[in-house]
Amino acid sequence: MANPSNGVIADALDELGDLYELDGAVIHRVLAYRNAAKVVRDAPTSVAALALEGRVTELAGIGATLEEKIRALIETGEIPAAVRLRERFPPGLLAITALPGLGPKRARRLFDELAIDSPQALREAAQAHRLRTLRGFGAKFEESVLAALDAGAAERASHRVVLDRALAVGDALCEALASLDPSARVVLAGSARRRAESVKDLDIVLDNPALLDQLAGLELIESASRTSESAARARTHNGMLVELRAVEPERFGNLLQHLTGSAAHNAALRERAVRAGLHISEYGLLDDATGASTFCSQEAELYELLGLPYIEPELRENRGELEAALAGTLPALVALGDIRGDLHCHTTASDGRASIEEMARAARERGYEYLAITDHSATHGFGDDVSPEQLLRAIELVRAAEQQVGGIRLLAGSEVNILPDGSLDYDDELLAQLDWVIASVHTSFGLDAAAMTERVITAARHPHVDALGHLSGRLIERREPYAIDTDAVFAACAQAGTLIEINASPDRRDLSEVHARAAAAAGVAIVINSDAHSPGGFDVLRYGVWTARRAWLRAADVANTLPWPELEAKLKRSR
DNA sequence: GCCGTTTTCGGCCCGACTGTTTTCAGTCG
Repeated sequence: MANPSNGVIADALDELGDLYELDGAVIHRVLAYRNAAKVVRDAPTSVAALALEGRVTELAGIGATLEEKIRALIETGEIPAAVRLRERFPPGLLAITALPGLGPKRARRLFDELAIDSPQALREAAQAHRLRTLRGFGAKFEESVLAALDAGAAERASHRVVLDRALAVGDALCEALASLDPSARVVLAGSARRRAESVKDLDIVLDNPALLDQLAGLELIESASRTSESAARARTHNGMLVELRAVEPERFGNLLQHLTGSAAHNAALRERAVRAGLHISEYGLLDDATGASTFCSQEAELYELLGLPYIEPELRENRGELEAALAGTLPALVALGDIRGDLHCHTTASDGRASIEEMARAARERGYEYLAITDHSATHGFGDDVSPEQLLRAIELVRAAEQQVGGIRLLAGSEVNILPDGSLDYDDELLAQLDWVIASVHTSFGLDAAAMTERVITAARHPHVDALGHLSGRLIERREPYAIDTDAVFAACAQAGTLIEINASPDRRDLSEVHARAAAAAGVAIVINSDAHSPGGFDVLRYGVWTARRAWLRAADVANTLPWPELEAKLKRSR
């Protein structure tokens, strides 16, 4: 049997944590499982492989006990403790804990004392007013439970919004608020500020509480209410929830840091601070020695007080950034302005909406030095295919467009399909005439991991393939990645000198941040590409740069921060 | 269950809110 992926192992540890919590384990034991699940999910290489080498305890938060459980999962497909606990606690009980206000402790009491083991049983008990017979439960609880069940809270998985949709609303809202008081500071915090792949809600920090009363008058807002002297909650017309907090200017940095998170980063930061006799909260930095609190108008001041350099929001995921900050080894992250060219875009020759010239002018206006035209290849289908004859003609058209547009180097390229057997759909003689070839999987997503890995590695080793496109095939919040051994692909690419793309489309961001970090660590050069299908499509490049930053990449890790001649010299075709 | 420039055992981040209680446990972010 193939090794379980990091995601599968992480899910198993999360489930076991939930089961232990229902079982009444001390909370720190439960948290140890949740922490381990996160560590595994974020791990850049195969945790199963690490466990089989006996090295899994090298991961912070995984000790002998968790090692044993992970090994059992790899070797038998099950963790014995989970099997045992699943028999005691029915799945419906876990579904109940998804209801607001119902955690493991209270759910367990309902199960023990009223034999409630499903949302349906809970509904019947609430309707019959049996819940209020329990000490600590009352009429209001029965009401809120029924309301939550009617709203479908038990069935509905938490709905997350992909970052581009979230920023469209969040940035516009901040702009609208700032326009009401141009002297105010209004900053979008939370996972949107950390540029995560998707967000649950929006958090906004501002330094003028009067603005909270003007929310309801904004065009974007459907409804708004004040939740306290310094806070408000709102819902936008497209259904996003927004939490707003106002704070005095001298404490703006404290609150912004708190609300930017992540929860794991903040928890780790506070734990370190406690050892130095300091207590961090959204209200200030309390020093045990003096009993006095210090306020920070800027986030950087807070990190400085903790003896740390400023940590970029994209790094705040507790993936080693605190250790690196202490050691002075935080990377200088790649920035949008470092990117000199885009190596993946489409024109009307395939499924794009603009001509070569229009795309070239748009790229030149963005300040790019070069642009690769990479329309889909011969087997693409949907009427978007480019026949070998058309591709030969396209090379001439690209050369002519370069002359006509001027001021930008145009590369004649192709986004070539990787067929199920790993072969490409143009012959080598034709591929050899191109300046740049990117190879992607667009069909047969259902292959098993071994076949898919073999397929992609075959393409990566092809002498005319410069880079792999959107490696996992995922669509964020919509389509799971297909099964593939990414570690094996990275090793093959590093060995063959094949680059791998971070496709910047906000729905893809593929490589993911975890995979991009692993690829770079394996010695693979990364390119960040827009996959633009129109001139406006170049705008999405920032999402790719954010993924690269969340992957700890520096400009030196990203090949298209180089001028084209230097990049070209590094390609295997130049060897 | 993990972990250690106070510790190999005894700790393990911070605060608000809620409903139910007369002082707080559980839940949430």
